Amino acid sequence: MADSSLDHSIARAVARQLHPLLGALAQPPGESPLSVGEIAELLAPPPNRDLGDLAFPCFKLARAFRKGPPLIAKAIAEALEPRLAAGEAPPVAAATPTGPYLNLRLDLGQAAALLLPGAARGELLEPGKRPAEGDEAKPRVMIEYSQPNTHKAFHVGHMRNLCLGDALVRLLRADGSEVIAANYFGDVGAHIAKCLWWYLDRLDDAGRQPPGDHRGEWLGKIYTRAHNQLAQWEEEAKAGDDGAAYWLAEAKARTTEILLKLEHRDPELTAIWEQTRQWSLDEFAEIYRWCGVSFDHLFYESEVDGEGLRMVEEYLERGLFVVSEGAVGIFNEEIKHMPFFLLRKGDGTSLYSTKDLALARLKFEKFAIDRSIYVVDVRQSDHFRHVFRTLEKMGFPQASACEHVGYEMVELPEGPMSGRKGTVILFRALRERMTDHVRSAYLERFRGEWSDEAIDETAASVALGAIKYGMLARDINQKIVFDMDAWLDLEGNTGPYLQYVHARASSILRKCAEVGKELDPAVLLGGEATSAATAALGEDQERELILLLDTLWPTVHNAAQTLRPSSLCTYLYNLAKAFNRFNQACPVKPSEGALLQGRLLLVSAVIRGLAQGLDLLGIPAPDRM
RNA sequence: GCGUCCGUGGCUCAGUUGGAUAGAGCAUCGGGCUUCGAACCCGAGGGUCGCAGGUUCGAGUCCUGCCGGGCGCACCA
Repeated sequence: MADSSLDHSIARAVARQLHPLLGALAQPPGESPLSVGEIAELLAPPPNRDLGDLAFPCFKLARAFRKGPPLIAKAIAEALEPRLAAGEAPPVAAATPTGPYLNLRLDLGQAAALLLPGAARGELLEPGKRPAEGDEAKPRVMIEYSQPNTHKAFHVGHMRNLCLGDALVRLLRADGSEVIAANYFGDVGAHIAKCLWWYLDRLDDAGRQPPGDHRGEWLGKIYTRAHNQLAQWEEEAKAGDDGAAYWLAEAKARTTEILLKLEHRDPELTAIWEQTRQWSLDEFAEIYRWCGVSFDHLFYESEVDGEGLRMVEEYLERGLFVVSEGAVGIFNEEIKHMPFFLLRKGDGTSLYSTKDLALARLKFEKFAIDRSIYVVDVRQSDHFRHVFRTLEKMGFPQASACEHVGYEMVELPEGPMSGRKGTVILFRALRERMTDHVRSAYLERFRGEWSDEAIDETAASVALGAIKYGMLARDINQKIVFDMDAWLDLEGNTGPYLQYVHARASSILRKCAEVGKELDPAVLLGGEATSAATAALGEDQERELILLLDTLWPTVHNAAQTLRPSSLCTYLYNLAKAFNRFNQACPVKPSEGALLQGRLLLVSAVIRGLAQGLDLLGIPAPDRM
């Protein structure tokens, strides 16, 4: 159990006041039908702040109390009354039954004194200092995400996966899991053969000379050219063009040859594969660095390819897998609309699915994970249902701990993006346009005042914030229509709005410090100095901010449990908005004495809460911008 | 056809897992910088939550059926 002295939660403090009353009022009296944690979860702000600060809905108590919710609300209010009159139910100051709700008015100073010192010390999300931290062993979970193909370009669609996966890694760690962040590169397959065919056969020595940087992107363009040419020939051949049919057949024979040579580790071709593959990997690494994303383990399709085929062979012999039309697969009749799952092609080569079996076993056995999360776009839902079902039938108990987080696609206004068709916006284009825009529209005015490096660094942080927030703020089952101009508009509900609040709040502390107004360290200790400071807080905007800060941890916990970073985005946006209202109405620097200390404490708490929340989304929080 | 997701102000989306009078951003109109930073704040207009039933004290939320749209349906990854 957590040490209650480290429990900063206002809602839990209120719940502790209600808890014994619920036991006493139950019919017959006895144990409270709801735990402190359950009561705290039910407490929510009423629709109208005139009604109170927190409302306790009594519906769930109807059975245990053997009466209707309105009577229950009334009964709890009456039982609480003597203690309220004596001032013995902090932080509750008043309780008013309103229909089925018990509306609670808090002593804001007492409530703030509970929450703010810990919040300002940055402890709201610290393991062991959070409410309801249990003793159970940390689950070991692997999150696999990003998974780009080498020899192809990295575009804005890939960015949604990266942002989502990274945020989940951070959220689950904050929520108490031991997380292994994993990537899985697609470094084998037909796309490689197409790319190398063009690279080797269609380019001269000069054309094969890669540029100094962004070689992965350059390679991706070669792949696109190869793909487009093949698609064109295919179309022309269908229309009866014999020349095109000839060239298509030639090219197909060549890509098959390349594929086979690679499979048999032909020395010359393998060397070229390794070099070109590295160009892509280098480019990805540079992107990950810019995005502040890091992985604990890197998987490659090339390392599970052969093992997957061996597993298919083994389970074919055991009779679990069957031959169908020359290919090998399994019947998962539970998946009624498409029961057959193909695991090996008719020509004996492997598929995406083949490798997924070997990859899963590698994860289970080498990493001893309790839970396995796959972040892959929603089109793969059926694929993963089959993979997990197949693993279960193969006898892997961990199959039940596998989850697919399927997110919707990023599209362009004119329709779906297609890497193959080349109708994509490369991530680098977005990054550069965003960074330039941030610099020229907002940061140029600091030129001379700040160093050039500071301006560049801040521009990158804000650009990253805009991109990541844009990718994360939407629920995963909503598609994102990517419109460059709309993304460059950084006002309203955007990443920079949140970052701006952090910067302005930080600026308030700096400006106050310049005139000798600093937070008294004693105010952070939770004693009398704290009470004196928080007792001075009472404006509506302060009240709103404090109550909102109290829900940071429950929001993070919920976002982690449901694997939905978007809910944290919404919360942080509301927190930032509440701060802006406070900032408009409650000047800090002109304040004096206890009010100054109270507001400095509140501002410090917001800074920490915002910075920590943004960090869980992988978004930097600059001190100035 | 089967499966799956989506449908909420003009546009883009939230909606605390079934709770009180459905909220934001953008856009439009109006107001606020001589005071800690205007990437901001305040106000106004704009909604039968796709349609029809059902479940119950109570439905944007759950169930059924329609309508409209996206995506997936074996030798690509």
